Amino acid sequence: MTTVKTRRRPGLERVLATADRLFYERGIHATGVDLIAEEASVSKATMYTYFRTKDDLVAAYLQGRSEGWQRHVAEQLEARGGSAIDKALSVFDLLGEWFVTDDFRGCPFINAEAESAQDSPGHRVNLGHRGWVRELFADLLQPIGVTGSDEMLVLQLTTLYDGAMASAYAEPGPAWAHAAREAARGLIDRFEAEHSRVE
Amino acid sequence: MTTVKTRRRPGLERVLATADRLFYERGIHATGVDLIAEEASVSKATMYTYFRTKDDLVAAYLQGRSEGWQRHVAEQLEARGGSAIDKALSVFDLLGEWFVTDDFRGCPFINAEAESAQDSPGHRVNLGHRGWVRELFADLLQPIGVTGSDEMLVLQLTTLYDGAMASAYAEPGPAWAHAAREAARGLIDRFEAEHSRVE
DNA sequence: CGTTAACTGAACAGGTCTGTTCATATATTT
DNA sequence: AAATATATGAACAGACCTGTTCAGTTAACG
Repeated sequence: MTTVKTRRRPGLERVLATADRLFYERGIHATGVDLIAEEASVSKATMYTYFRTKDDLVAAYLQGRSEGWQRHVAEQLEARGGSAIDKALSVFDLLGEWFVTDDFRGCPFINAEAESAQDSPGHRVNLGHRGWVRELFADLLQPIGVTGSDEMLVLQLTTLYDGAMASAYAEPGPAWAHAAREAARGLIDRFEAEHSRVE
Repeated sequence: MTTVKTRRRPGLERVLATADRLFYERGIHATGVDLIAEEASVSKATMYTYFRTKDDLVAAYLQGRSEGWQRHVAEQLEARGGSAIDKALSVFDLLGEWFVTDDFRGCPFINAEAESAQDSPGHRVNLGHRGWVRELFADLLQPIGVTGSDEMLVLQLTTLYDGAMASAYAEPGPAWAHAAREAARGLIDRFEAEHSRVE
């Protein structure tokens, strides 16, 4: 069995962690690669062997954000329990808990989309993340009759999800998450009522 | 009556129009002041007598977007008529009609917020615009018992409004506006039912 | 007409940005 | 120990950025 023996590159982890912090806190455009390399204690030349361009690093940053958030949501929904509907609503609670932390700076994906070119590598990551959000809601609400991630109820919950983040960035506080949660509850109730009536 | 006789500055209008186009199409960070001056056929020195900094120009761009959209919405709601609730829902139709145009590049305010510093002049304009959106919904829904722009239903409609724009930017098409419109209808129905039951 | 305000072009200052190069040094593996 | 992969620092290229300066020009006003 010939495995490719990749030598350790501990700098790579540091670069990713540093890029994550700086890109999110200060914005992508406002963060230069020299600063990232310096704060990660890695020479720029080495960093450019990890990532061929800044855009690639941005994509890796977004990918990391996506995976981290997916893990966090999965863990928390599991820990909090409740019905599938409860779990769908808990997603908005998780948003609200994020909004009130000091380091909330809006949605990394919405922000990146606003800063980057349309065809950037980050855009693809963003699309993937959005697909995950829709499938999360679709899977959770399958028991009440949601059939796929293109169902209108799923689009509506996703819209509330994005709107809460955009709003909380401009006007900080938990109110947006709370309002979105209650709106989601109303829309799910309505869907259930309509759906059981039809059946 | 002594009026200050300001001599004409036709270049100012051209600068504003050019900045509006370039900032929105290509983003704020990605648009240099030299390009704006050149495309507006105005010397950079003159432009810097109109606006002391680029930030001021950005604020003026956002202010213009805000006023233009307010005019557009007022006109269209008047023209389309219907009940106050119909008008509130028509706001989402207007979004959808914008989304399918070729020049839609997301919400200018959400994008600017992602690109600019927290304390920039543009941020204040953004807050003002958000206040207008909330008051628009609050005013339209006063007949059904909405009491102010901090009422939860208003926050919910605003969240749908922002979420539709953020979503349509990442994944173009009218579906987000349509979903948001139907969600708004559901939430308004629910509010009416709850409210008339209490009275 | 003459005064004054508005405008121009072009250079300049002092940055920051991404990405590359290369001689040298440090680890790891065979 | 020799060979190989990984890392460094520091300079460099070439571009773009905001904002300023200034001598000279155009245009509107009293």
